[in-house]
Amino acid sequence: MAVGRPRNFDPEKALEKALRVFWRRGYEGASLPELTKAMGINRPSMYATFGNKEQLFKKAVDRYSEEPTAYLAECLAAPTVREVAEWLIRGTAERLACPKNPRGCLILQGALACGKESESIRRDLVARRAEQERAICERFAQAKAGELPKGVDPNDLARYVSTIMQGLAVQAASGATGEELLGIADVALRHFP
Amino acid sequence: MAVGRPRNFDPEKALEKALRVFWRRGYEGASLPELTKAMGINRPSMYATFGNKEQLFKKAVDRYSEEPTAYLAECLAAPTVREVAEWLIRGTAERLACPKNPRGCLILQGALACGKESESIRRDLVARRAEQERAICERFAQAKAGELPKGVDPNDLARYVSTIMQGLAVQAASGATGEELLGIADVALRHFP
DNA sequence: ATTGTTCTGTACCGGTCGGTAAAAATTTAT
DNA sequence: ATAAATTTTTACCGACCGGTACAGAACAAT
Repeated sequence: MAVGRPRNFDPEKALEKALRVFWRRGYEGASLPELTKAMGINRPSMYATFGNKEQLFKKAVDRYSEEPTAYLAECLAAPTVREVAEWLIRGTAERLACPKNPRGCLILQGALACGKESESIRRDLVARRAEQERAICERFAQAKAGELPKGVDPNDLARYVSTIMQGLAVQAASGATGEELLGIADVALRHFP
Repeated sequence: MAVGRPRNFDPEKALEKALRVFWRRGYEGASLPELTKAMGINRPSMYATFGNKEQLFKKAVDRYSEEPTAYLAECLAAPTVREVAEWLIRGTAERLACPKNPRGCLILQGALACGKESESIRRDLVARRAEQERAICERFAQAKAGELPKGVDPNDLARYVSTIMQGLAVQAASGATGEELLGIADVALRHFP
């Protein structure tokens, strides 16, 4: 078995390169020439390996999501709402500050607004953001009595934390430094319930 | 004077229509056919009146910015930091909730990430966001002694408020309802210094 | 009515988009 | 050596992109 000419590139490495192009450019802003050049392969190899641009993007998003998803789960396991929020917000700022990565968050800037042909991509990303938010909502709903100030709906609080995380991603995409991001996170946490 | 065939459309109305297309689609996602169709004119009329797509976008952004800019100034005139933040955050949530408008914020989703040909557009929007943030920084720096909890840098606090406003815009673009937006704003303000 | 001027409508430009057909190249199996 | 399988390479496809040339239509001035 395994007959035929062997491919002379590593699909994992190629996907990683594509991921970083999508990260900087967004789905629509990343052209096939730019993608394949970064991947170090030509177009038919990309199509044979990944299907098409849309599937390549989804695989890139899946790969991108692995780490944040795992980190989210880790955060949600913290014992108190306060600590969950601390880990989520500070961790987000730290990750967004990492100088090795493109600025911002792929799930956000991959397709925040886009042409009608890419609407399905946009909706997919919206759903991924919603799923993350839902997980936080669920965790906060299980808070022990007295952990939250009364009068605060756990869903509102979860959405508030989500909002800060997304705001931080916008700040990062706009060129905020790591110091600034951490400063924002500190302010947010200093005044957290 | 004013000789020649009169144009049979209102440039202000046409710009308004284009604005709303850019708002939903972003700069790159808005195609000339979609723009001109919404504007009710054909391409040469658009070019004669507005220059080209990039200038049309900038004029749309200028128009879009008028109201938020005026509102920002109004907010900054509030007597205390606390009130400034209240007006900014609650006002942002209210405006984002307005059902007559497309979801989200043009200055943000016009070009959060984009192809290299549109980098100048992206940078222009980044600069506009920075300018807004700078104005809040300046206002907070003039806070009276004791107005801010000690240990809180007014710049960090201003960036925090900006972050919430941008996070709210992301939430709106993702389909959050007006109730949800206001709930987030309430949580943010309940725990504000 | 003719002329000059400005706008509208159509039809087109070169360039790029995402996607693919087909041949050359490189491997394993016989 | 030859054949079968798979990848790479080149060259191309139709569609759409932003932008424009040009002719015809609608006005004011003469």
